[in-house]
Amino acid sequence: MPPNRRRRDRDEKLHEIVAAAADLFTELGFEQSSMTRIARAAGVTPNTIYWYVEDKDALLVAALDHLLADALRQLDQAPEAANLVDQVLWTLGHLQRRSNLIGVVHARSEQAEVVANWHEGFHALMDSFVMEGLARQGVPDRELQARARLTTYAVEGMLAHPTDPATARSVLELVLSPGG
Amino acid sequence: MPPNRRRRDRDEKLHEIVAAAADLFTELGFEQSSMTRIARAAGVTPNTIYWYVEDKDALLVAALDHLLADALRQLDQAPEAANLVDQVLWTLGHLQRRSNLIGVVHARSEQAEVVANWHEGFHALMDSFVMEGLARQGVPDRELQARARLTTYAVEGMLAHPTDPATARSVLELVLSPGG
DNA sequence: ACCTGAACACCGTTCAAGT
DNA sequence: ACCTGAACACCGTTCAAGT
Repeated sequence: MPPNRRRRDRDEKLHEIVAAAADLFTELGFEQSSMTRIARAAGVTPNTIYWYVEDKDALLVAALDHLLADALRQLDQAPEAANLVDQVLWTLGHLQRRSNLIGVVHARSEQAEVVANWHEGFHALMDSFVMEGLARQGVPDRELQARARLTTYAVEGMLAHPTDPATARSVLELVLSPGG
Repeated sequence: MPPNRRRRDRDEKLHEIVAAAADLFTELGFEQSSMTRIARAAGVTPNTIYWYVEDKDALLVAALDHLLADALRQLDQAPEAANLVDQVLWTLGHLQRRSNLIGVVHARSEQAEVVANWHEGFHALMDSFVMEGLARQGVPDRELQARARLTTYAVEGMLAHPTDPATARSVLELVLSPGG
């Protein structure tokens, strides 16, 4: 058996485990998704998972990357995301259907460095995305960072606390409009 | 033994357990503070705690109330909290030294209704506090709610992600100043 | 190299038994 | 009414043993 074939097999199995984990984390939450349950969903034994990932937090990070890649693909094709407010609203709506995960990322970031690192990277991505949009709208440079931060905090806040679409829009317009 | 005496004894012991839990939750976090460890700190057996509280989440809520009462007493006496920005900054600083707990409240709110209820009540308190301050500063009524929300989100965001005092101030001034 | 059965140390919680 | 020792069902993780 050539190493190429081996590599492919390994990647496929890892993918199955990560996909199963991503599904369960999204639907049941991190705590409810025991390694035993994830293993069952992926068709392996619990301890087999440890051959592919270091521990449950590393599995969480892999699942998050899996879901993020999927989300970026979708945002790219979303026709209704014309201006910045709508783009952020789309992202908010997307994340709202996965709000379980936000809490988990925050909770595990305090316990596991792998998750904290992922979290930091995610925010860097969000920040640069929003700052770019704000700059395009003519927001002065010295306000860019504070406004981008505030946008992230607003998004996270609205994820942590159920917010109706109208309130969400008014909050975002307050932060993202040049004169707001 | 008259019921009054009994009542006092019970309250004292409950207080010891709750105080021990509040300490450990603050210093080690919720997960690290096992019932066994809390019991040891309070000088009882793990299962004794269940005579006083329903479960670990109810104990968390009792600990949060304990800590909140303490914080309100301190804020009342803080001389440096003159205007609204400074008051919120004081609160932020106070909570920053207890940032463990914020994540726990969010995480457990998804799992336990007692915690979710406490969380909701806490935000109602914060909201009314900020809205009152904003109204005093002349912020128009129709902006009050969105701005109060945004303030809460900003505070929570800065708790979840380490923020230096200067950035914190500029973010808060952006939200809390009438012209911002 | 990959996978498993069995075990380990822990967790929150319960319950029969004591006082 | 209050407290305990012992147990229960679970958890994430490890490890010797198999292929």
